[in-house]
Amino acid sequence: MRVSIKDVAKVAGVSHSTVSRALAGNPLVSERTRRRIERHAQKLGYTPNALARGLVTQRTCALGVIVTSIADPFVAEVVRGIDQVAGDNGYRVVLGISRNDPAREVNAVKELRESRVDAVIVASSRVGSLYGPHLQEIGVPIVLINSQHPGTFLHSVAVDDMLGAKLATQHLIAQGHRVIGHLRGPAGYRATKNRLAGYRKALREAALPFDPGLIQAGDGRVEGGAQAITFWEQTPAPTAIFCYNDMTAIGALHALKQRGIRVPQDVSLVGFDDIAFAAYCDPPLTTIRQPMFEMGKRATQMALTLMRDPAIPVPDVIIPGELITRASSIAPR
Amino acid sequence: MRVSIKDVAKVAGVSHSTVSRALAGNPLVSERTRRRIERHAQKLGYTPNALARGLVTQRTCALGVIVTSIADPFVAEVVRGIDQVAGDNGYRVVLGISRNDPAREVNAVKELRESRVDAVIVASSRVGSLYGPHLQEIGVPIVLINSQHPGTFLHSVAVDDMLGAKLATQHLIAQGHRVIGHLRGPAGYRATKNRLAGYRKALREAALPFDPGLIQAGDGRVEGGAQAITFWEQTPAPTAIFCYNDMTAIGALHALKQRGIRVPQDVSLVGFDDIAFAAYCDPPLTTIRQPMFEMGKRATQMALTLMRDPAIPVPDVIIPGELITRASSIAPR
DNA sequence: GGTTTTTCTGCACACGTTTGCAGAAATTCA
DNA sequence: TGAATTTCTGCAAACGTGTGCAGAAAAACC
Repeated sequence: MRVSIKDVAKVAGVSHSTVSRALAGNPLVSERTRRRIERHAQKLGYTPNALARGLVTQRTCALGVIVTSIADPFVAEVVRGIDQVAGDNGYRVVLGISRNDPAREVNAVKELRESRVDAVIVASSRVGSLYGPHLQEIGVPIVLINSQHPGTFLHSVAVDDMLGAKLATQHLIAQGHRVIGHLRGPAGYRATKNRLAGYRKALREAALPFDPGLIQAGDGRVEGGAQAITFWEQTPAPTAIFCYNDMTAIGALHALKQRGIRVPQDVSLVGFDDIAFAAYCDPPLTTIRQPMFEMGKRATQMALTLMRDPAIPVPDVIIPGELITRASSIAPR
Repeated sequence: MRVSIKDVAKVAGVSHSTVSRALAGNPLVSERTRRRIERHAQKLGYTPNALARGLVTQRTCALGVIVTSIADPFVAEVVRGIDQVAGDNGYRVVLGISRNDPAREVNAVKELRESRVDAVIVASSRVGSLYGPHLQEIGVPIVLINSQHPGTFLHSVAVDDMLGAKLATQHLIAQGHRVIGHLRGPAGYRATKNRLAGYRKALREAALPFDPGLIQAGDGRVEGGAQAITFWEQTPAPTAIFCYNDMTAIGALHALKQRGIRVPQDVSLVGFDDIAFAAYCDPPLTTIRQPMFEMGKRATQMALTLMRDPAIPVPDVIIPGELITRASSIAPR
């Protein structure tokens, strides 16, 4: 038995329109009756119905968020940033988890469309790059985080992968390494491509040769680190490895230890992201810091601006990564 | 310019009711016209409006989820389980992050109430224990994860903290330890209290004395691990420590290393939760495994059952934790 | 062909809000 | 006291959908 605006109207002895106006703080209704109505609403335990409101106002105050996996610490931190800004501005967060599963991906988009969210933030690179046109049809502002956008109707906040990868590789070069491997990310991702490109660029600028044999494929997760092992069955073996991300690096670190290979004495390691656990690894992980929380916030602010006026030109944001030097890449002397 | 059911009706030359029925697969409408309507709907790019539907059906197919912090790997894993079952059953997930901030907590509850979610899952122990009556007013089924419930109208899925803590402590005793410390969790939490109780129980049953000086306060996060240091300024110093959770244990591990104290040679360490990173610590962390993903799933299934029939008696679920033995508590010989 | 049955479709109301517009009540002014 | 103004309130339509009920169209039967 839900209490509606009409029930409040009845006990307060006014029409339901007056109640609506009173609770909205509309100056058309007198101070005295407003107080009275508020008292009655309180007593009845009235809660406005967001569905009905959204239906007539054509705004839901809801923000759709599509992510690959919430268990990924990178993603979780981004969502935290999104929620912060969204919450501060009176927006709800509707979460869609895609799991890199095509069926889930289209379903997530469909659900957000049906619930008429006011904007969508996508932190799932696959969805971003595969469903561009599909997303456009939603007809609300869309902000992508760390994924390429095929059209001009999408907006994005992204870290400069190429620069970050270059910084990481240059750091290893500066430490005296000449044979540097790269554990790359999952195929088909923009980030995988660009981080590889940054790695190559650093090599080129340092006049070091590029050896495709030194590139191994990971999956962006800890398990992918196991791949690192194959590095040692070839010559020359790398003395340093730049990993696609921290998860990969942590996996690699683990596998190396099991083989009795010491980090950083035998091989140096650099990750990407700076997730919370990077600092607590043993040895602590050198990495390229992405301001994940900040990126979530920026994306949401962008979405808010676009919702106010979709026509306003909002430039894409590219954030440089920052090298965080820790023990995994500094050989003790 | 949104396309509604009426627009489809117009081009298909039928009434909007027929369209509604056709798209719902209602057998009242003939196969032939259904196909025709579906074709037109498709062509116009029609997407049903969940708001309008929810308004009339009094069901939103949305599930409210309140969590403390999404950046906590424990919580993230629970949410993953929730989303899995919710998604499989056609439910959306609306996320509310409370951050242990009273203002946010009441706001999260208010938002979910306004959006008329069909059920609420609370994975934020503070909200669970503080806002019992407040939650009840929402008038939908509520399932708490790992938090005590003050009334009978709430349901819960929880791990057996006391048993888990006992298992952990007994394991340390079995390893020959006689002076065992405990790094407890944040004050006021049910889990903190029960894990401490389990620890004491194990000591009692082994006829070991309980020394309050061996209890130190953490905050449930990595930073709290720094507290462990104070242990060594007293005698007798513990040779093993049971930590409130893995995050705390990781912090402790880090602090110990910085002081040159070796794990497990000098001191053994046991955590609680078995978050993904526990296995990748150095040394890998012995811990009590909570099936977080599974717990999220169970809670959601429970919510689904309650939504079908709130009167049906659904017993609370208590899951035993499982001891996962790793290197952090096994002294090498 | 008329009657009964079956199959399908449309009307109209409901869900809980917001909001333009008209008009009632209260106030001010002459 | 009556007219003009100001302040407030209610009516009614709209948002997009679902659904009971009546009735039209088609099919089946005699």
